[in-house]
Amino acid sequence: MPELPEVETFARQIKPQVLNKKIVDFNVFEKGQRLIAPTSSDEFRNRLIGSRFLSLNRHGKFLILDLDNSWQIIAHLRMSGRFTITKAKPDKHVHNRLYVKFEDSTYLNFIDTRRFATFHLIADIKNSQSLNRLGLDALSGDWTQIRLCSVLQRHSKSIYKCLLDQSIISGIGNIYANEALFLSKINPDTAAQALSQASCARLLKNIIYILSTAINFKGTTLLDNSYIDIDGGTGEFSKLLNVYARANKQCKVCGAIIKRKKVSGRSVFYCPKCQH
DNA sequence: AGGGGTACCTGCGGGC
DNA sequence: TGCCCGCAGGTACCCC
Repeated sequence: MPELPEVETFARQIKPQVLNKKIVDFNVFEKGQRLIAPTSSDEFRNRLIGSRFLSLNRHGKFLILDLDNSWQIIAHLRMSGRFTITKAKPDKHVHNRLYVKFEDSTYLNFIDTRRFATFHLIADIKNSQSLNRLGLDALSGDWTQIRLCSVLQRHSKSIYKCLLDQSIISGIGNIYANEALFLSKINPDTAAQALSQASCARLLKNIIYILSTAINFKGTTLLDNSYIDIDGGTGEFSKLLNVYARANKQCKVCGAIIKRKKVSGRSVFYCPKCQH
């Protein structure tokens, strides 16, 4: 589920509820043990209880929480991770994986149906392999048309695969890759290095447009409701989707039938006429 | 380098 | 109704 806009929405909603408050309790439920591996829940408790989160940042789809004792938590929500804030201790049942309790008796809860998410506790962010291999964040102000072109010049693989490659540009997932390519009128199979300057320029403009618009709409919630923000709200960008999950429906621009195909195990949606 | 496949999990919806 | 199959927003790892 969560791509950059959904992770950013969580970050914005959580920040005012958790920063600079003393942590008074922390617990991992039985089925959440792998979530925090290789660190034990005892070590997590030792580092967290009595400490405070000083800042919360996002890089790509990662959340980075800085503690006042110089330790950090690097979280990735993967397919189904999400947060809630409650005034009562969360129930043990269903998909609750862990919680952090603050001095004002609010609880930050982490829920993850599919159990792919990871919370890494590390002493020095420079040693985080997962962060070190990330490319520039898709919404970083440092992206320019020239920069994107020169990065893509180095790759013979398809532009679709490049957009999903977090080491090239970080934060874009399957939904927004499909949507950005549609708006840019680029066929997903096009070799990255074959893109013209004009195509690169359109692509960069549309990536920024799609992601920032999706943030304004609090992300995309699909039919299965697996993404819900901390207030229980749904992401309304779903209404603006042009191609994702619209196989066999009419293109909103030209009326052609939207196609779906598999590329290394993932569904790609595109309009055969607009993205010839 | 890039292509393809699998694995990690759980739940849902479609088809028979 | 009930079961089996395919599918899902992500990423790491393997072999060719």
